[in-house]
Amino acid sequence: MAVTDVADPFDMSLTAVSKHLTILTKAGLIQQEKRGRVKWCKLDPTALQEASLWMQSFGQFEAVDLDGFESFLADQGLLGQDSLTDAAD
Amino acid sequence: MAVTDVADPFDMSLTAVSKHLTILTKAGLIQQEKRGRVKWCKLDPTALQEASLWMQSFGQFEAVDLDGFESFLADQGLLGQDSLTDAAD
DNA sequence: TAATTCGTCAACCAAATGGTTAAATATAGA
DNA sequence: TCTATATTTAACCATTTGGTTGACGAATTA
Repeated sequence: MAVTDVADPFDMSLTAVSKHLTILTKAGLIQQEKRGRVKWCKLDPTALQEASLWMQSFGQFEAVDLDGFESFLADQGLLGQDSLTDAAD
Repeated sequence: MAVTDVADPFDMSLTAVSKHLTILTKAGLIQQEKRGRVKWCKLDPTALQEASLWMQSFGQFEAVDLDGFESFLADQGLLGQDSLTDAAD
C-alpha cells in the first residue's frame, strides 16, 4: 500500500501520515520500499509477537522473575523509561 | 502494595507516581483499595489479555476481517483515535 | 518539455504529557 | 491532643506530541 493510499481514509495531511509511517518504520511495525516516486508500505505481521507474549505474562510472574524479565527487556532494548511493572500484594 | 511502596524505587515525586497510578486504575490495569490512610494497589493480571490477543492477530486478518475487528473494538470501547491498522500489499 | 503526482522537509503552533513544589486532607501513632 | 504519615489537590512549567502550511525535489505522465 502506497503512502497516499494509507493517508486516504484519514482526515489529516499527507505530511502527518508520512510522519506517522516514519515512526512505525522505526518501530519495526511496517517496512517501506521505494519504487520510483512511490513508497510501498507493508505491515510486519510478526512485529508485535514479543509484546503480545509479554502482555500474556503480565502479572503472572513471581517478583524475582519480573526482575529477570526486565533484564531480558533491557538486553533487547525494549525497556522504556516509563515502564511500571510492579506486582502488588 | 501501598502507593509509597510503589513510588519508592523511582526517582520522582510521590505526586507523580500517584498521578500515574490514577491513570493505571482508570485504564483497568490495577485496582486500588483504601484502608485507613493507605491505598493498596493490586495488579490485574488479566487486564492485558484482550490487547495481547489483538497483537497476536496483528496483520493476520484479511482486510474485511479487520473492519469486523474494528467494529468489535469500537463496541468494547477500546478503539482510540490513533489506531492505524492498515495491512499493506 | 511542462505539468502533475508523490512524499519529505522546514518552520510553526496548540494540545497533551509528565514532572515539580507547596498546601491541604484524612488517618494513625505517640 | 499533637505530631507524623499517606495521599491528593492546585498551580505551575518544560518537553513532547501531533498536527498544519508552504516549499522543495524526484519521478511520472501528458
